[in-house]
Amino acid sequence: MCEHCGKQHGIEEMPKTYDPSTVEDRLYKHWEQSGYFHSAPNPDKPPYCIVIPPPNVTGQLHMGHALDETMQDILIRYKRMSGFETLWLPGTDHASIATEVKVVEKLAKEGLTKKDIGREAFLERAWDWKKEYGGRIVSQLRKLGSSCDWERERFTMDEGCSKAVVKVFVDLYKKGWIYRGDRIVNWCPCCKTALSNAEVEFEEQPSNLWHVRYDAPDKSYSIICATTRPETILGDTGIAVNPNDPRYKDIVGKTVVVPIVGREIPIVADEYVEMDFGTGAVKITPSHDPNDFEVGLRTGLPQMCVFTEDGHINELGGKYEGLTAKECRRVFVDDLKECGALVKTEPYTHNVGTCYRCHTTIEPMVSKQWFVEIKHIAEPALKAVEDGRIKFVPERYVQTYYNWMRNIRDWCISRQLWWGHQIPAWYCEDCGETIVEEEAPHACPKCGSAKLKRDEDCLDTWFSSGMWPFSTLGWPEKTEELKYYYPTNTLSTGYDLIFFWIARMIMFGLYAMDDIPFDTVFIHGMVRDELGRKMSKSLGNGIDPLEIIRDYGADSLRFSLTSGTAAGTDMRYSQKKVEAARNFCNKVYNASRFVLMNLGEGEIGEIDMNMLDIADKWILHRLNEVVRDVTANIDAFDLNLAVDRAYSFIWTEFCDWYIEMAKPRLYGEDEAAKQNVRAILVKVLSVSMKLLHPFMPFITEDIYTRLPGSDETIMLSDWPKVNPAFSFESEADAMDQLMDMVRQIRNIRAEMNVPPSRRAHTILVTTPENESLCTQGAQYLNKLAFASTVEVRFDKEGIDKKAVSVVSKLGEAFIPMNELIDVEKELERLEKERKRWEGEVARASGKLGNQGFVAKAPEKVIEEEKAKLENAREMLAKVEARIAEMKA
RNA sequence: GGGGAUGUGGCUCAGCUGGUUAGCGCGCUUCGCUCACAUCGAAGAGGUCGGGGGUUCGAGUCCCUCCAUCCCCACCA
Repeated sequence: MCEHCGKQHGIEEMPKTYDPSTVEDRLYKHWEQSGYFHSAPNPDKPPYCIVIPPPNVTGQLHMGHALDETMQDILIRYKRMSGFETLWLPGTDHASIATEVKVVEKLAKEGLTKKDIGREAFLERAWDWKKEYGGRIVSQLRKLGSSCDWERERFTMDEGCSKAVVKVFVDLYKKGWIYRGDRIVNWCPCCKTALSNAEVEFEEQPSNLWHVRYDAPDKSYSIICATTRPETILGDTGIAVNPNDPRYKDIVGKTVVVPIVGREIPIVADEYVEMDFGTGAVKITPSHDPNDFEVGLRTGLPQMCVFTEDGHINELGGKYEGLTAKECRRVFVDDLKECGALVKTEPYTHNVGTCYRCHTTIEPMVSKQWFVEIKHIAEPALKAVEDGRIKFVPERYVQTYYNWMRNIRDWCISRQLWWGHQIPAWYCEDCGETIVEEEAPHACPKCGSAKLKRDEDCLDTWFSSGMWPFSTLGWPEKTEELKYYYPTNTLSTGYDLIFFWIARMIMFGLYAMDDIPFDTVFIHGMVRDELGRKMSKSLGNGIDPLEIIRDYGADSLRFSLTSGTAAGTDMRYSQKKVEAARNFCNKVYNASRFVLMNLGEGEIGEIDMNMLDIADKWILHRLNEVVRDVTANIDAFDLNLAVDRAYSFIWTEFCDWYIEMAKPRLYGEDEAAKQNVRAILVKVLSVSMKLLHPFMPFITEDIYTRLPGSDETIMLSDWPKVNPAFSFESEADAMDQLMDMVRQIRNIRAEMNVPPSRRAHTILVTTPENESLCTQGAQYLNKLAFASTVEVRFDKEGIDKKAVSVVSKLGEAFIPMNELIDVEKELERLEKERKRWEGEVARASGKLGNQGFVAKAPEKVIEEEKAKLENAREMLAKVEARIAEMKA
């Protein structure tokens, strides 16, 4: 290791096998300490900014994060190298419910509850918890190589973010777009809080449809209702039928008696009831069903809440008081059966709403909550996507967004939790006035009383994360950062967060900043296990990214998450894929070792363009192409295509071909040629490392900084550009033909079982215009096609007609090895060749003979087809001639 | 009920705005430890792109339809 800069130079400390563990942590620390990740407003550069989807502060890194952060880091590193002032703003989310649940659990172990210790002590505990575990996820992000600006790390409950939350809440309230009222909400009896609609997940569960008879007080008539939740009968306050239903015409307005309970309730008419379903009569429980709630409002039925906040029957449930909903259902059904009110029980599968955090069955309940009147902020948010100011990648996800936004309902934002942003509302205990202010009021503005009580509840976590793109940049202060980086550019996340987060950020961004929060939403899928199942705790099939990093390195993990999967679709994690990535790292590493160990003593200067031979021109031309393609692919968010393109260039074109072609000169005597090949190797390797760097930051930095003439760090070096001087179209084509010849010779030798050690004299018969190509190619036939000597000629004079030969566009190669010749086998092979070219001639001439094709296809396509036909004919003629010679 | 996705060699998956001899990796077969790499190299076998119909000079790539699998939203008690 260099004692001046702490880095490794040249070939020093490079064992045969790449070991990421000796590189990754060291480089990350170096990057971070050097301030390479830091960004600040810079008027000389265009900004590029991504805000991280803040992981739960007490969470742990999982594959979903690994995928998401990798995508973002790729974009960030690419943009940073491409001349943008690039900020990746990291932080964590307080995750109200998730964290509170954990703290409550911990308390429970000590035999305590929230209420026992009170709000203040509870929050103290929660902050302690955050201090203890909050750093974990953040250090795990570093393991991945994420180039976040840690100097700007934020937390949704830090001072600035909290200020933003309070300001938006107060503003919205004063505008009248936030209201408080008794509404039916999704209540989680386990978390003991209300939830928004987005936080309810539906699960199909088998159950029953119970048909229950409600009799008239005098038993002169009765009505049967079907229900999936018989326990809610305790809260029934009416029966509804369709106003047009002839069956019930006569009894609308009359009453029936709730079985067991004995309460007399009215029969009402409401359009909501479908005559065709069940018995056409619905029991109405306004307090515990959203539809019933609406019916109740329309028909004036009273609400009657029979559940406690933790899901037990309350005092209104009479003898059932204290039972859970589930227990009550069983007992109640038994009782119904006993008293003869249960008419029928039929199996029935239906969707049950569950809490997205704990998967407890949701009980719809009426309670007093705060809501955002969503239409005011939803409309502009819908428009921003409709008019293209914000685009989704892949585009189809706009449908998901539209679907949600067009059917959006008012957003319940209050949570009966303590860990979060407490709602800035106070109630006057004397006159009942509600005061909503950013600062705590001292006295009631209406009656002057000082007896003010603050609302106990806190806000939905997503309320604060919805402000993340601007609260983290300093809003509501008018900061330089806000001015420079907002709107941010790309927002990357999984499709599961479109409703929770994306939609909220767009709404709040447009509301608070009057501008979009980002221009592109980059959506990726979920990481599944090898069998295609979702990774989950309950299945125990989760793969720990940190273990993969430990065993294979972060670069391998990143590569395997990026390669071979199109954006927006789910991907399967597989061990094989990581191994393949690891092997690629090793390949890159060894190619570099090769280059480094052949650098020699002298300085590596610029490439001498006058000394390039055909192989050099070929690789430089290909280099240009890969630069062009990788750049275009990243720009189009086709990260898989980009990385696969770089992969095949490095492995196949550079390692398998060019390095082999470089060896003759490298090991030769010509010093000037040697020096030039070295310069080319360094150039190609250096550019390759840059192209690969966004995807595999560590190994590329390690190699790059070892190369002569490199910058201090690859991550701040310039992204490669296509170099017009490296454009060698025709030479590259010729080289391809030469390579094709090499492949054919290898093929023949393999088929004839000739060992590589057995070298052979090779005669290249060509035309004068191809002479120099063939002469240059001779050394490669030597090296790659096991020739002992290569002779270039223009005639076949004196060549054994029965020699093994290959036919190519460049010419014919004869390998007169008598003992090799198996005329039958060779003829068989030539026949195969002939058929192939015959097929091609037939295909191409068929196409060109088609009037429609010639008339309508674009010029370029026709020209290409003509060239193909010409080539095929030429090859066919040569092969046929060879067959004739062999037979003669 | 509405919307979307997927179906390509044994396996996992790429194939952009229609024109490639249909690709990669794994696996398989046969060689090879030549001084970057056996976490390797060379050669090879193997798909006609879920079925059917259509548009087009031309379709894996567009349209229709059917089949299969999956996801999201809504939720009729």
